[in-house]
Amino acid sequence: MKPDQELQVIERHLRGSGFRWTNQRSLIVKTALGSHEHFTAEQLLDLCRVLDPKVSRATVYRTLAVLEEAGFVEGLDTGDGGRRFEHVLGHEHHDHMVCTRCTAIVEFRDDELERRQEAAARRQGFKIERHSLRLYGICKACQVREGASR
Amino acid sequence: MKPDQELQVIERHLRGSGFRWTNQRSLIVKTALGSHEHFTAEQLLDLCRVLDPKVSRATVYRTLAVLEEAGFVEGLDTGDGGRRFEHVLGHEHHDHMVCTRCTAIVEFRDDELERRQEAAARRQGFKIERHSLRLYGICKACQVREGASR
DNA sequence: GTAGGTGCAAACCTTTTGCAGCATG
DNA sequence: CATGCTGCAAAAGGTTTGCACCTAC
Repeated sequence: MKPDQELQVIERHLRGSGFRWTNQRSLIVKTALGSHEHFTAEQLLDLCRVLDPKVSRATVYRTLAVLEEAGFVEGLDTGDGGRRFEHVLGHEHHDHMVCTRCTAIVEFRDDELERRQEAAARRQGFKIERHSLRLYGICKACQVREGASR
Repeated sequence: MKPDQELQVIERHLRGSGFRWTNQRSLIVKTALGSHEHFTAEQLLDLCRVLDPKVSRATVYRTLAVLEEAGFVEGLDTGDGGRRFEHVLGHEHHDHMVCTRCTAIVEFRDDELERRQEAAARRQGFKIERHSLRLYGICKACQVREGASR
């Protein structure tokens, strides 16, 4: 899906859910869609402020909450108290490997993994709303880098 | 493994790694081992203060960091910015289902799940240090409760 | 004796909130 | 023109840090 199509989908959905489509929301959503995969709220704020220096931090957070609630954006804990976000439209679900050296994030996907999670939940009578699988470790590049520098 | 055995293992390990074994550390570790599975830093602090009201918050955090680093304790993001800890000694690795209604935590384990994660990492040349799989949703009890109240 | 550890309070960082004014539908 | 949204600044919540004193080794 192309960025402006995604934008329209989101606009339509939010309008349809009784939200107003403001300049700020449009800017924030556009920026989120256009920014590289995983961004913090603060980074998104900075990006937005390039185009409109008056956008407030609060509005970015509030918009991210709306987008997350609506399922257009997904937040993931970085383990250090912060979160990174990524937009979801047009992306298949995937899990993440997080490099503890350079904080690079590698995405991966394994259908069998998904199925087994569902099966495990079913066994416990647990109803999954969302899930988060993260592998923390050292990415290939950092392994090479560390190997070379020794 | 019994609590005092675990305690000794930890004491030995920390001493062996050049750490000092202080009254505070002993108290904090003992309390962590004895407390129910998943506790926040603040809860641990409160528990410790029952026995010694002067223990400081900073020391609890610093000790948790040492224990986590050494692999005796594992922290997991609760998704709302906070973390819960659990001690690991004598427990097999397991994953978690977190109830978004009552915050209950259900543990589960699936060996095939673990194997497939390792396989996925291998494919990317990623070296896993630790990993975290959480399913967020509604636990059985809350489903019953919600079903009943409607 | 000397690292390393502790307690306290202040600092930090990310996120949320109260409120008065503004803009959208 | 009513309600929802925004910006600002202050508050909140969880965690870390600087510093002077203390204590295990």
